[in-house]
Amino acid sequence: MSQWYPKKGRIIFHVDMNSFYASVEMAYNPELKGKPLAIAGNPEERKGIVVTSSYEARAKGVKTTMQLWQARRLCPELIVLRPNFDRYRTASKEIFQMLAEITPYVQPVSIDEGYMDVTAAEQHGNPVEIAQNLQEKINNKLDLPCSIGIAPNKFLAKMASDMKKPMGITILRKRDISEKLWPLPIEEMYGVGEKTAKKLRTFDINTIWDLANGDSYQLKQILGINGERLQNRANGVDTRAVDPDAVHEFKSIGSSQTLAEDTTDDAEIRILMHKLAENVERRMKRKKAAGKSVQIMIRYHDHKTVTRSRKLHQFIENKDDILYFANELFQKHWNSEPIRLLGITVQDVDEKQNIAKQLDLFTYEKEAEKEKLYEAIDNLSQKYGKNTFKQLQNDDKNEQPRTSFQKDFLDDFKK
DNA sequence: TCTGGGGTCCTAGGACCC
DNA sequence: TCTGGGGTCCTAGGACCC
Repeated sequence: MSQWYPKKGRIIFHVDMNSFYASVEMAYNPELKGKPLAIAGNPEERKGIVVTSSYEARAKGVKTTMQLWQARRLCPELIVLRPNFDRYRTASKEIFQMLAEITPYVQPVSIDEGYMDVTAAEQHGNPVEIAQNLQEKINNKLDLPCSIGIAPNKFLAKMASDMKKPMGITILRKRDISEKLWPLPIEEMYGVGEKTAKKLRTFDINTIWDLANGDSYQLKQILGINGERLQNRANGVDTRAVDPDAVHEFKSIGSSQTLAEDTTDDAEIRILMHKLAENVERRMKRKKAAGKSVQIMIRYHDHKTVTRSRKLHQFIENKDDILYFANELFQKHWNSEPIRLLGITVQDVDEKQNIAKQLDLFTYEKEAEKEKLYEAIDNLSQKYGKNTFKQLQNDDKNEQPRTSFQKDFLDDFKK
């Protein structure tokens, strides 16, 4: 199933679950409803930051990424729960199942949001009816609120779903842009973060209108290719298709953890590395995947963070392999200063069924190369007899073999 | 006490090849 | 003979998002 381009405009939904983790907890335990609730990590291990909070908590000023102690100060009656990812994953699956009943063109972008292309789903009603029915269904069957943005492309749909929360449905057509999109401050635009907003503001670009109508050349100077893209989007232009296959095209799987306290202790580091490798292995198994390069991340006591990576010659999937290469990188690059966080990520990841194809091709290419080399050596043998080896060395000096495989092969041959 | 943990995409320099 | 210009791969870092 690939791209969908109708002749006339497309109709794209962005479905965004409202304070998802908190809402799931409330659905499990209705006594929590109407109360200020925060989902947060373990405060004992300085991971006590708010991941999500209910609207009641937000009303008191509680915000995502806020330290738990700060949140409690703002809202003393705050109920705090640790995240329960299995629950969230289960709920997420059921939600996306409901979206899939409307159209096959569904693209999940995270556990709690996704795009749909409903251009060809008219048998389910007009777009607003579809959105209303979907929102009601998710609410009735799962007790979970969501907001839906309806627009001619992904960017506008995303901006639209943000405009009315919770349980909003917002239509953002091209002709609505000047009224609904352009007045917004620049940092509210999807794709503009802290750094970009700051940069833009120094050039007196303060609203989305300023961006949409700014000097294209200047924007390109400031932000590179991203300047062009952001300006297009500010003008309501975004041609990205809803891609249902994107979920399967993950590229890396990693695990990282902040330590309870900064450490230089070998044993502690070893234990953590082992745990991280195990996590990565478990998640790769769940996705039936393997990867071809390994990256480690070290965050030091002073928050300075370095990443070091290495490309491998074969795919790996087991914790022993992951740990082996991760440890190697760590030994080589740790500067012996106290460590705050460690991470291991396997990159160049693919599902094993795809790798099988790649591997077959690779083996095939290798065999073909080998054949050529044998042939070349045979020719040389006929010409030089027992001096073939010498000649080979001469050739070697004059012309280096082109691939590492050829190098390995010739080295073997010379032995 | 000072932002966790999971990701994606882009940039930029160096190596190497043609 | 040192030169240019183009392209790809690898590695490290940064910005952004949820």
